[in-house]
Amino acid sequence: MFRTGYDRQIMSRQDTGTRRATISDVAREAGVSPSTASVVFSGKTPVSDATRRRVLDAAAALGYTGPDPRAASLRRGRSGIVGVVFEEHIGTAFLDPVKTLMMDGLADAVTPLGAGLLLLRDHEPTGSGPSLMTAPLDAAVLIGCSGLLRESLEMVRARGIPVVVIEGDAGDDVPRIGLDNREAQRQAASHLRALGHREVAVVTLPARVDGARGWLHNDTAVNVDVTRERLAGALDVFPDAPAFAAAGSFIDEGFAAGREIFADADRRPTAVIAQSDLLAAGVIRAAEEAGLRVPDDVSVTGFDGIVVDGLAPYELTTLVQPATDKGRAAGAAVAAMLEGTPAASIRFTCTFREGNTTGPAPAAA
Amino acid sequence: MFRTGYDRQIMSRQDTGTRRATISDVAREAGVSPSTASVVFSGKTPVSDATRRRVLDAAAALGYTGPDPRAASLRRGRSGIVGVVFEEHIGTAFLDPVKTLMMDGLADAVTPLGAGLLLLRDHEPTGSGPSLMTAPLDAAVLIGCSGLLRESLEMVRARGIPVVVIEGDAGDDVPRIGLDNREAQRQAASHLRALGHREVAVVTLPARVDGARGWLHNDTAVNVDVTRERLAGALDVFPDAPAFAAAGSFIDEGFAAGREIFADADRRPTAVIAQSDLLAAGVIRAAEEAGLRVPDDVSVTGFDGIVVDGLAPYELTTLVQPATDKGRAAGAAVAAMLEGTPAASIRFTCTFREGNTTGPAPAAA
DNA sequence: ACATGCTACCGAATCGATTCGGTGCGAGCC
DNA sequence: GGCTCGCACCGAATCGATTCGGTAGCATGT
Repeated sequence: MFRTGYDRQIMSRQDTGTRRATISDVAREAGVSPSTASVVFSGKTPVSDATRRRVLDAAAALGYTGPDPRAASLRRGRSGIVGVVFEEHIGTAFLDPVKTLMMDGLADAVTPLGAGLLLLRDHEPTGSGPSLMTAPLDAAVLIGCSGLLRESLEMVRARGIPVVVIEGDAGDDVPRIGLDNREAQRQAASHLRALGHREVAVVTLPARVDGARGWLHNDTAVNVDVTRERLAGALDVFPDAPAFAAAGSFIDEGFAAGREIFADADRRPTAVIAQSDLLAAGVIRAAEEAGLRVPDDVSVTGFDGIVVDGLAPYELTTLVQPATDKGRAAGAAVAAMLEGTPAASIRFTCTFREGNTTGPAPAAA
Repeated sequence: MFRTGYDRQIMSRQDTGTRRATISDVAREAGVSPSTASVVFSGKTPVSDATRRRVLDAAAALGYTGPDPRAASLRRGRSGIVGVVFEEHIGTAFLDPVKTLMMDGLADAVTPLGAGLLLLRDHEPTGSGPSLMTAPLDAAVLIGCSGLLRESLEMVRARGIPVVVIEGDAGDDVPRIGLDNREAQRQAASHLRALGHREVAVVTLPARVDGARGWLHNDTAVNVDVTRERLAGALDVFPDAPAFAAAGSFIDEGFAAGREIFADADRRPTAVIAQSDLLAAGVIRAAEEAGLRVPDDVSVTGFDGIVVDGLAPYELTTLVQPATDKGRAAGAAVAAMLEGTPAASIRFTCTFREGNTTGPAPAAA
């Protein structure tokens, strides 16, 4: 049976049977005007102590717990909600420590705005779910930006909602939070080259959003920005390095890739450039399985600079990316745009960190 | 300088300088009443095709992108937002694969409601941030329930907002989604006992929310429900088993605990009951480091039944908990309460899964 | 031809709070 | 004493959409 919202309100107040008190009720009870009662709660205007007390008491007497956020948000034109849009299924997004850190920074940055984070995924099958279109958003942050998202994006921007993109391209006038992926990866590659390595293999992140595992050939299109940029950085130094794409950023994927790479004992590389720390951890494990010592027989570099749970005593040679700062910057950009100031794109730089997983190339056999 | 919301709207429409079109504008343009225009978008009432087209065309002409969610939510009394409250810092919450899975199930379950998930943490330092009190929530789901939360909780319930708790106790009339922690853990312990193990150690989850690492003594208060229940299950079978509390559910924590447990070669247990799979993975690694083979020299059981990235080729003997289902059930409970039906508490059961990390107790030395 | 039923649409009240231009009043100043 | 100033508070418009009772118009049945 269908129930109106009004009915439900009555039902849910079991004690009195009356509907919930509004700020007008409180005002009446306190003998002041609704506007005065309002400012007592919002604090936007000074109120005498005596009046404040009367209002607060009245509120307590009526069981009024504060202004209804819905009504407030309508009037103020702000909902205090920032949408975070993921390309992938929400559960899998948080498997990535980098995204987790970003969320952390983002949460930090929007909290002072009085805003919260609403989780959204781009593909809405039923059409009934919440989406960029139907959610009461003040702003949106996109993590990556697949093609499917582009169209919704246009509508959101038409609605006048500020949008920021992290690690992705959403068009020229959308502020972007990025990384110097190519330069950073080149740095790691140079490090290996300086150590004497000449035979190097690359383990990449997925080449396409739903990418399968496998060797990348020259004709394979790499659709994911991050993957392409980091790969380019590696190829800048080792133009002929073979590249094996993982199906995701997981230790197990790195392990599988490593097995493949170390399979042929005759053509083993002396170093592996992995595009993420998790992949690197898997590669190291594969190396151990193949009887290779790290870094004596084979060097491995990662990317991200996260703490890989369970990798001790290894400390990855890796590129530390300021993941939390990226999230924080996105939050700051959102804040700026909410103020009316147009936000600029930002490009963060990674810092190279040498661990104990890289060493001089072994003497040629 | 301070800007009103109205000003901002004007500013952000650079093209016309006029404020955004409302549904009344669209109705006027289309020559119909606002109510008719409204139903064209909501679909709540049948509309003739001709009218629909006129309204849609008018909307397109005016650049109207659909009803303002804020206004809609005020009128309907629903915002389409379900708050998810974590005890811990949001970034760390997602490090736990179980929570991640739960979020997945929860997202699944609330999507058909047309609702989204708003991330909240309980402790609001500034007081300015969004909170249970100020966010436009239709319902709230608490993950765990520390004491600090209890007071906010009362206010939320006073506001008539449905609340569900996962793995925690929030009072008798708050529906609870739980697990048969004690019985399940007892099952694992019995399994070990049947295999002949007599010297068994337990590695527990944190004993308190901010718990430190260390041996649990009889006088140590265990405040975390999950930890206490699982420990009780283990002690049901091995009353004298020593217990070492980890500081979190991580492989590295399990590793540290394992080192401690295997330190004294004379008093090594033949089996370790870990309260999570991640801890178990760490214990296994510590065992390997100590030169012990799993399961020949020492058996290890986990809890959760998640995929531990990088643990291959081991397959944990563990208790598989329906994490996704828990989230889904929470969503269902929320849905029920939103309908006005009181939701019942649910207790899920774990299923025992034997892997290759447990085996017969080694012959006594 | 009249009662009946149905479709498609309209009007007006309503959701609950915020905001801003005013107003009354008491204090301070010359 | 008249005048200004500031404080505390009030009134009324407003935010934008939804909803539900009501009605005009038309077709159907007998």
